[in-house]
Amino acid sequence: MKVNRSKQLIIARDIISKIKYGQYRPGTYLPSENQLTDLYGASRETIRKALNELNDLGLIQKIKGKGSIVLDIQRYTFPISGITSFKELNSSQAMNAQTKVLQNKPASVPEYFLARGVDNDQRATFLERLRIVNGEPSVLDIDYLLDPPIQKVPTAEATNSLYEYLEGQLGLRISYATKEVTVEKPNVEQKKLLNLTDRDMVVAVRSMTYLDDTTLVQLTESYHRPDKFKFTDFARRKRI
Amino acid sequence: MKVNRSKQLIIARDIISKIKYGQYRPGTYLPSENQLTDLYGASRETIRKALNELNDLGLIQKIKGKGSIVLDIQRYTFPISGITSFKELNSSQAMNAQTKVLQNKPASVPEYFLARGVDNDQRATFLERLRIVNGEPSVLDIDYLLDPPIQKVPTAEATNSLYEYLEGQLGLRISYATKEVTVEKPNVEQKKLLNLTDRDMVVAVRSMTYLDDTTLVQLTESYHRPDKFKFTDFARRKRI
DNA sequence: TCTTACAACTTGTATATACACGTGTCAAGA
DNA sequence: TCTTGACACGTGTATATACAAGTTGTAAGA
Repeated sequence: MKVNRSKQLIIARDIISKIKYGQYRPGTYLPSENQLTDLYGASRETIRKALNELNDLGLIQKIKGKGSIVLDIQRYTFPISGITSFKELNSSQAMNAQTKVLQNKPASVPEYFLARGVDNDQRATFLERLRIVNGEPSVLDIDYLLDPPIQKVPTAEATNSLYEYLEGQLGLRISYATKEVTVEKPNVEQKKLLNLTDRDMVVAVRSMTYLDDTTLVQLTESYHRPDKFKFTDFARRKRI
Repeated sequence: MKVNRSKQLIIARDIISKIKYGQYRPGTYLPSENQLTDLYGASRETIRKALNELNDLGLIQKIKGKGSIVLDIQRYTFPISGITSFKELNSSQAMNAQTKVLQNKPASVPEYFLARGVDNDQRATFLERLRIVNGEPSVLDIDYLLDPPIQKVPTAEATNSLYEYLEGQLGLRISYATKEVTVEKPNVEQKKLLNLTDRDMVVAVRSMTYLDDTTLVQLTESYHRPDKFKFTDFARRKRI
């Protein structure tokens, strides 16, 4: 897979790791842009692009006339915002999670997505996985991988990391997704698999994932146990 | 209030309105960066900064070697991602919503936020508002406006638009917020105000809002009727 | 016919320069 | 003592230039 080795990303990653490991502490200012220019041997514009990346991520706050403050933010929950695979999430947070593949076979696309512009006779791989966190079933993931460009998914890869397979093995460049979150009454299967009672609801996250070239590749329905569901978000106020 | 009249924002807004009004249609390419450079009489870097803004918002997809495609995305629901006031949301979507101010008085900060670093004897204005959409109570908003910098909130302003008051009248520059979403059992007050039954749950959105200079100004607990709750999100895959 | 190479376009990255503008300090002056 | 203004230093915006690299069409060549 192609890796971005641009200077601005190398610098961004370096500053992030220095924040992560305490070299730059929350509440303190980073070195000024001109100092960073010398530090990294890059132009100020390149430094600024790296810092804007951190600003967007909510790691720093840029203040005109003063400098860039390191913010004190840690998020340890399921990211609805952002596209992160369960595998990446798991390894970045020591969640002690495991994945059980329940189904993996060709199938057609369900109603919800047909109503949103997906073609009626679109071929797809139906993938049903149960995420078990600390011994408790917490999330039921139902994926439809579209063919083309995905012919099939080896169950071993589905157990390990679907995104690693798509990006690494198939060379697909996953770029963006739209997501919709609602709270619903669970159906029989969801109740059984997630150990829900009659009084419980289920949190449904439905998403459509696209490649670099705007090709639709993945449809997902994610059902979360409401008591296990919690996510945090960082947002900047936009005045466009 | 200071308005940003930078060239790159003017250009971004202009292209957005051209997308909105169909001059640039979903699935088609925008003019190339060089053409836009001529069109707006700006340098290519300035054009690129405007386009990157649209890219982040999910309005276009930039493709190296080809151009920028207009994406087909519309979101008409409650934005958890992003900081948008209810008033802005209402006017941008013709929601037919009204706001009822239930309480507006000095108070102390509740447990949840104390546990997250807010000072114990922090003074605050307690503001409780019910949002009624199409005649149905849908959201219960509970705000704590911190003093300083907010001494009090006129109830007229709380009914109209809190953010207009904070940004316009008080000149505060709201910059970013952290949010946390969970699904909970409602308490007695929430049940009564939102017309919930014993079987219902409530969606809780708790957020902390900060100014440009990282000053904490607003704590919010937002309780949504689960059947009225629905939000959509656009996310780009980040590999940092 | 098929393949290769090139040209012409596109966006991506990096640099140097200039000035605007917000913030804080400090000394001169009323 | 208080205010003002100059200055240093910070980030914000805009420009011009250069080259890297992805995409596509076309013409040359086997």
